[in-house]
Amino acid sequence: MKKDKRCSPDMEDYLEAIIVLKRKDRVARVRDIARLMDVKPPSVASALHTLSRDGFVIHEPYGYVDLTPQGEKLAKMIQKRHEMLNKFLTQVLCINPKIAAEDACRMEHTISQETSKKLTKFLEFVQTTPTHDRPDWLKSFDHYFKTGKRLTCKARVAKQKADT
Amino acid sequence: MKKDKRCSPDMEDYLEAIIVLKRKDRVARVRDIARLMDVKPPSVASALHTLSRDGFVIHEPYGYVDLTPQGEKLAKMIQKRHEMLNKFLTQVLCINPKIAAEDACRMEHTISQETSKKLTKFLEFVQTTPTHDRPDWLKSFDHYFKTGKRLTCKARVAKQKADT
DNA sequence: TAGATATGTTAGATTTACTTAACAAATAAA
DNA sequence: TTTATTTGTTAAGTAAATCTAACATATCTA
Repeated sequence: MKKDKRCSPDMEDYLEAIIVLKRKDRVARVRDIARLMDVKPPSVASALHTLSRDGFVIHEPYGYVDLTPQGEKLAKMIQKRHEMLNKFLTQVLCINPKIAAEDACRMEHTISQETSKKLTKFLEFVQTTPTHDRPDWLKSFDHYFKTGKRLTCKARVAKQKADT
Repeated sequence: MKKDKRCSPDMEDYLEAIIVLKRKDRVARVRDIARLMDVKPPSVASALHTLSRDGFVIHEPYGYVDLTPQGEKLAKMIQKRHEMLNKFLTQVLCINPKIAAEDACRMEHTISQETSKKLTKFLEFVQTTPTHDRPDWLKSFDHYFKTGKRLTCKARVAKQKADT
């Protein structure tokens, strides 16, 4: 089985931008990629040259930018990772959305596939835990974070009553 | 209040290497930094020049490498982050140690202070949860990860009995 | 359709981090 | 103490990613 070709974090960001734009506008243009990524058009041109050479994008001069199947596969993976990290940071760790977004953006390029898988599962596990079956440990964590004090079983029950 | 000066992920790695070596060997030498980081001595020389210029290290030609208070503060922070991430990955997500180490190494440079703080608290929360007060949700997660199936309250109790 | 505006490309410079090759200094051994 | 070995430095070059400036092509509009 052929191994999936890899690319640098920077190039991954370009792939992600392309798929985001395609989803939003149906097509991706150099100008819009530049705007979205906050770089100048020549940087995009240079990146597209690299990505094109490595088989991730198709780009004819002055035309729209498109992803190869390879590129699309990778872009989707990165995007999925991004979303997962974002959810983990906001929903589990309760990081404020702005910072979470920035962190997710950077972390999506540094975590291994194993970590990605496990985190995904963890998130899934947390999200699907039926309320009755979990002693509010997430809420409990929130309280612990804010106060440094642990809610005991009793206190939790009391708090639950107070909250309702 | 003056803001702490920052440095690039690469430079952060050098600072971490220096503090690790100092702890191990009492002193840090160019050769050892190079070996530890798997780069050539000239790369170290170049990095030390930068770090020295920016006030993170002190390095006289042909002498030992030392950290300034600034550098030491930053190095310690990075190391703490590294350890915390490593624990989170191995103890909470059960990632195998080798991969966890690599991930921690990369992630330590990308997470924000907020995320670092929250993750630290989360880990602390998990580690200090008294067993009687938590329905083994970590074990539960492990089971969920392996089988994709959730342990119900009942099943968990049954499993607990079987395990003892 | 012709000129104006917007968009895209190319060339050349900069920055960061790395390399090899050649040289310099310090340490160890004969 | 002289030589050999190890360690450190400097110089010069490569590669990635960025930028500005200058130029080329497309598109819009009068």
